[in-house]
Amino acid sequence: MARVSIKDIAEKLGVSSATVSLVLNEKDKDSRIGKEVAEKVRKAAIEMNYRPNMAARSLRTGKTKTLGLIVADISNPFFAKLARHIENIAADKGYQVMFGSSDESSIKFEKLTHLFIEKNVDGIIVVPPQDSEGSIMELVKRKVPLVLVDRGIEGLPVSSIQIDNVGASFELTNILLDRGCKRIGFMAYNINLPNIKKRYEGYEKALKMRGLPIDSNLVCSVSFENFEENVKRAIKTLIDNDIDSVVFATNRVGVQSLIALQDYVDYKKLKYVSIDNPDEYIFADIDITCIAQPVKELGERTLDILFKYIENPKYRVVEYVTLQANIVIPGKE
Amino acid sequence: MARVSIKDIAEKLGVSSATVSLVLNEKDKDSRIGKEVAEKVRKAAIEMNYRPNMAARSLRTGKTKTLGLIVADISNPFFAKLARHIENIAADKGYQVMFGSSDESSIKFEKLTHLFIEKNVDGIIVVPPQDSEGSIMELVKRKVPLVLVDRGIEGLPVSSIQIDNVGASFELTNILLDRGCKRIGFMAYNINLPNIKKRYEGYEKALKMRGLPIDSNLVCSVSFENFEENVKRAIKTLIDNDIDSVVFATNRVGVQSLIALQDYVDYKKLKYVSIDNPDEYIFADIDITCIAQPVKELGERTLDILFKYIENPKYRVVEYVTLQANIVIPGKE
DNA sequence: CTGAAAGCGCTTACAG
DNA sequence: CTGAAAGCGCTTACAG
Repeated sequence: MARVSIKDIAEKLGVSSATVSLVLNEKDKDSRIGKEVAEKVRKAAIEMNYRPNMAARSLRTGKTKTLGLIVADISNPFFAKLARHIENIAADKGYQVMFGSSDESSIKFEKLTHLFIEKNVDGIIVVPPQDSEGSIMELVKRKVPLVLVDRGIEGLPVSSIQIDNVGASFELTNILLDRGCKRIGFMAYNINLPNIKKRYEGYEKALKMRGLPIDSNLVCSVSFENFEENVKRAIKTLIDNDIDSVVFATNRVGVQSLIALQDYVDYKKLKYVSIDNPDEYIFADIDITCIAQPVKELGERTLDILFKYIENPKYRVVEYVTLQANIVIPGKE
Repeated sequence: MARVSIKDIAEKLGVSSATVSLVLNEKDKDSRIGKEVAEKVRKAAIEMNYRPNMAARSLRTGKTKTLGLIVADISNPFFAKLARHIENIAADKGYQVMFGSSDESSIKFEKLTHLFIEKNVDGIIVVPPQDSEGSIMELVKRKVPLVLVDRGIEGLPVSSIQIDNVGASFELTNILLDRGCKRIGFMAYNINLPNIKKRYEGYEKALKMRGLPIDSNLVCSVSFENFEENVKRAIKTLIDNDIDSVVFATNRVGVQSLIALQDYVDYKKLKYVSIDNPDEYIFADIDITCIAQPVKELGERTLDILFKYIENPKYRVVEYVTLQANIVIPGKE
């Protein structure tokens, strides 16, 4: 038996397909369709195991009840958690999520945005890689509801949600300075990414306020490709330059750095701070203080704004939301 | 300007929409459309920034170029990695992935399958929770291409890919036994899940082969809800029962157990084995040996089979694929 | 070589 | 209170 359509139900019951559609979409109150007819329709739909065909509905209504999500890499626990929260909130509103990973490539990113347009997603959530302004502006021109998360891009008329990146790394760096550290390494990937850049700014600001120089040997910007290798090399540079402490700009950088650091006998004598607090730190047995990103809230605020756009196509207010993030010490609540 | 359609291009160029469609779908070779016309069409499509409307195409062709993926929880790193590999392979074939987390609930699972049917996904990949046989059989009846991953369900006519779960935990348990362990705890969640059940069987088999009794106090089956709490309690039971070693049945169980174990001074004197090797183990500074699941291969084999079904609707061969998994020691390549 | 037309399964004004 | 009909944007036999 082929798939059951509204027409099949209508024919079986001897009513019009309009009636069936109205009942199944619970619009029968308005048009006051007979209670008995409505009941008959509902019963038949269940018996015949009817499932609406969203392709047809979408073609007609222009809505898909689907959101698109582009992260850098869904297998990065930070993004996976974000995706999970977004999934939950979207599901509560009757939406499903389609995801894609950009691997920080603007080419892949653009492809994903095109696919999402073709699949008529009702809104898009995006962690923008470097050089993605063009693709983002295309979405803006097409009036696709859009919110950036984790990284806003200044100057673009697009809403974004992120933590206070400057503040977070400023605070963390100050913790090290207060404890007497003088040679503080900064480990990050691609320092050109808007959020990483801000994290660098916070580090720089803290050093400057104490009148300390920025030693460029202590600032490592590691590319996304050949990540392990590059981290290893960067860590060697830092050790060779006699650091007493390190700022990790992200979870992934932190974990990979610690793996690399295990090759050095005295790495546990250094002091560490990190933006993000992956579970790995709980076990690392090092002196580390973290900023925990409010991932759930990031997801909530993102969808709050996105749904405002989706539900009211005329709504055009652009918000640049900055959330405060909290200091935590891994393993000690 | 509203979205550009094939008709818009056709009108602008003074050709029929059939011609435009044929050219844009590269079916112009067959029908031998004039080279100049084809070129004109292609140029206009680019100029006008045309994007096909997949809802319309899907309605017509019945294909969406979208796959559905249901895992237990996308924020679990094992599933996130699996999702990532599936995303990559699917993208190479021109497919995108829609995901959902079941939280091990058969209700949520069923809802997700219904949504996927409504959205006309071309195929579904599923990590089935307990009591999901009914929903799965509905998919089978609807002839939706379907593959189970991580956990096959015996008796169902559905292809599945998983590691040799019995073998993996048998091997791991033997490692402990060979090293003189006598009181081996088994930490798992829901032992009724097909894969966990097999992991338990491997543990049981190893003990029996040495003539050792199964002490039910040492076998912990922890539910998915209130996970942290339950793990804490289970670990206390194990410690109270004087274990000398533990088998962790999954990454999540392992990590959460180790967090709980940190409350006990001597936990580093125990010996551990685990199915899965999360990064956390690298830092835990304990005696642990793992089975690393070949996640990438799991993804590949899953899609190999799924695409056979998708590409040939008459193909009905059911495969039950078991992959071998390898022993690794975290942090030591 | 190309066009006119049907039809995928819905929703929704419109008519009665 | 309900039905007939149009139309969303495609693809694809069919006709010429």
